[in-house]
Amino acid sequence: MKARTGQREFSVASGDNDAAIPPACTLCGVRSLTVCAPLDNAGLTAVDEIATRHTFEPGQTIFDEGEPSQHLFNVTDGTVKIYKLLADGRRQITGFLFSGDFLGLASEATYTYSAEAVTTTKLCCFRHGQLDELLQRSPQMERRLLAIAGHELAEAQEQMLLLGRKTAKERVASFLLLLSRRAKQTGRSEDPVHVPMNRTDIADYLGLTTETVSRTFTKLKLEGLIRLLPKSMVALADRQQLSDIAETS
Amino acid sequence: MKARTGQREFSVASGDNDAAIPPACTLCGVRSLTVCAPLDNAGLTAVDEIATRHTFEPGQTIFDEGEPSQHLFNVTDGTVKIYKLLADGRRQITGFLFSGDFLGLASEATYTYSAEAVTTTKLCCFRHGQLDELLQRSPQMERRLLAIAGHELAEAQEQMLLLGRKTAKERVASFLLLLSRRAKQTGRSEDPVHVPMNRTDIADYLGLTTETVSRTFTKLKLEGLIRLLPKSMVALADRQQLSDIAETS
DNA sequence: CCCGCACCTTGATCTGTATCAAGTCTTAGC
DNA sequence: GCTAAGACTTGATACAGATCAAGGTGCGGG
Repeated sequence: MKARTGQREFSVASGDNDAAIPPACTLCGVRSLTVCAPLDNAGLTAVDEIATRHTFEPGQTIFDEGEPSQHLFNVTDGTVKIYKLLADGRRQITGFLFSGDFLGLASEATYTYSAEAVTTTKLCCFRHGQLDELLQRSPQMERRLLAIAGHELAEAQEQMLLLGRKTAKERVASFLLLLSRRAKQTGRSEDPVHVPMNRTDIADYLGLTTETVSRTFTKLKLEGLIRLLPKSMVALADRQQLSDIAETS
Repeated sequence: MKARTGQREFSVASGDNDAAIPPACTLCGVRSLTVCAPLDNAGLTAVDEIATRHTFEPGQTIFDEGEPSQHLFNVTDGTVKIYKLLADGRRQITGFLFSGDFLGLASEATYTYSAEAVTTTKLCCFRHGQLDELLQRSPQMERRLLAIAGHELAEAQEQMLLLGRKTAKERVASFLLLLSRRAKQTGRSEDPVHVPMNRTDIADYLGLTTETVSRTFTKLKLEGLIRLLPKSMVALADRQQLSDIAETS
């Protein structure tokens, strides 16, 4: 279908031994590479190798729309974008995923969207067959997945409101606040928010063009609501006013 | 917050005895008003009054955004619209629900959107507490809900693509094909598709204005792709070309 | 330290859709 | 059938954001 970049291939996480403790998978809590002790203790034995870990570099494709959906992923580090394309290449990014988010929930036979790493990304991967077994034994985990899916649905509807009815300025303000909220909840300190994706990605997420996104950033800066810092950092100088803009005209 | 219409109140379905068999609830399969025999037979006794039936008239509010979410609903007849509002009244309809669809899946403490009947609508209603019990006993049903939620997520992403990247003509073509698909799957014969919602609702669903929707219908008519019939019926004269338009430029 | 390239910003202009403003059609109630 | 009111269509005009076109800027590699 499309031209855009993106290599494939799984690059198995070399049991890279940095000092920092590896981030835990939301689903199974595993930190090590091979041993997965599922969350609920109800009679479940620790399961080896139900989950595998993989690392993707920026721009690398995780999967493409239409491919048989073999895995459910949990993002344990980094940022992922998921998107859909029209035949002529127009792209809509339907979400950015951060640490703790699930990827591939949609449970159709094939993926209904493509996924690509924005930054270096670590994923915890579950084969669908094995996952089903696991869920069978752990209704509690299934609960959790249902709740998560419901939550994502609510977010999708919020985004529809943005795409259908908000102005460029409202969209950008909403986006910055979203990043800030997510950074906080992921544990990163924030105030200067890290914006890991480029203008094109932001534009394709907000249903705008890069130029409009850029102009809108400039406008917000001139109004003193944000400050653009080096290293893709943005300071939300007047969070209150941004918030007012995001939800109203 | 907003001005718009909408009475409240549950009008309990008077055990209205028309000749036709009442439509079955997707979740529990119940057709009668009070007795609900859940789908899976695994040791489950028939449960009285887990599900109740209610009828809503056109324009009647089913629930409002922000209200405590007490029920999960299954639409057994009619059409429902769900929507979100901005403070100044701009509205985005995030979905139309038809026979068989679920309403209120999002499982937050309060509803994250409002729901209103488009046509006379029959709902099968489950109190959340009772539903949880039911699900606890029937993992199979929970499976099903998870699959449904996943499916809705996929649809939401498709709609984001529409709202973010499609032209007015592409949106209207997509919409007509959606209605046609749903009518077929709900069992209604179609070819002339019934369009039960008015131009304002269509506009608020497609992120357009009534005028643009109207002009686009006219254009499609002039190009011979559709025919506008009485009684809100629309004939899709050239489904192939409509389909081409819907997915591409 | 400098270079090159990708990314970002800014400017000029264009255009699809919104907005404003009349009509015209449909339909339900009488 | 007639009529009124809402729903729909059509036209004229405006404008937010797209498109086209240059520059700037920052950063990684030599």
